[in-house]
Amino acid sequence: MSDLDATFAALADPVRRAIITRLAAGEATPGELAEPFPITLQAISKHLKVLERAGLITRGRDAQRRPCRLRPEPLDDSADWIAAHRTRTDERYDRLEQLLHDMKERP
Amino acid sequence: MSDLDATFAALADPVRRAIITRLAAGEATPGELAEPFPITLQAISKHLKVLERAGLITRGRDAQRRPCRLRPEPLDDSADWIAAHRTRTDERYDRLEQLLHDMKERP
DNA sequence: GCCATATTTAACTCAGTAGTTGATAAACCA
DNA sequence: TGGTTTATCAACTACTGAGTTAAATATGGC
Repeated sequence: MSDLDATFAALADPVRRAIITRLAAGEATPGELAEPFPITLQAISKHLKVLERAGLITRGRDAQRRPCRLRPEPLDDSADWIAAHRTRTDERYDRLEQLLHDMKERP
Repeated sequence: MSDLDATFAALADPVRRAIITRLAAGEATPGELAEPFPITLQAISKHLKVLERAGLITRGRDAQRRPCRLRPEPLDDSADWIAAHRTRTDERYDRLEQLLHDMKERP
């Protein structure tokens, strides 16, 4: 149930993208994820909730810690959407369109 | 605001994604773009402004009309970011392994 | 049971955004 | 010229979202 609205909205925030970058290197706890940022742990906790609701992370339990792990499916889905809208407007297509346009004007 | 902030934020709205889908088939005017939606032309005009500020569309002039064209560069940038953050060890590797397995069975 | 650590929840502020209606601007047409 | 079409701007409402501080919850060590 990967929702593009939620995925793109989650990716629109630089803090959340940095968290994803960090998690691409391996799982981490909220405390570890908060460390590089000048915002409170509570704010990070909210960001993690957004990422979780978008399906971009899953969370485990290790004593008091709630380690986060990246979940790639929503990234794949959004990449697929972008690719589907990119291929039709790539350079070859633009050139073809331009050629047809020119042919219509000067037969 | 980074370009990625603006691009992903623009892509997070279903109306704007539908507009992009429409524009992938060729350029269109605000009036044409507004037609499928149950919202006012003014609201569409705001959406187009968001897309323009994100660099996702460019606009021309044809009499009273302001035809919109898709601009693919921001889509490329966001696709690049996503591609760089897919976890390359788990699922991707599994898919490759499956592919190799299939190739071994049916050369 | 009690205390420290790690994290979440609650309540609030502030800014931004999606939508509305009404007015305005620009280009064509008769 | 005056009227029509096309699109934007202005002002406003309602909602969402990122951040805060303070309180609550969960877990392990003693």
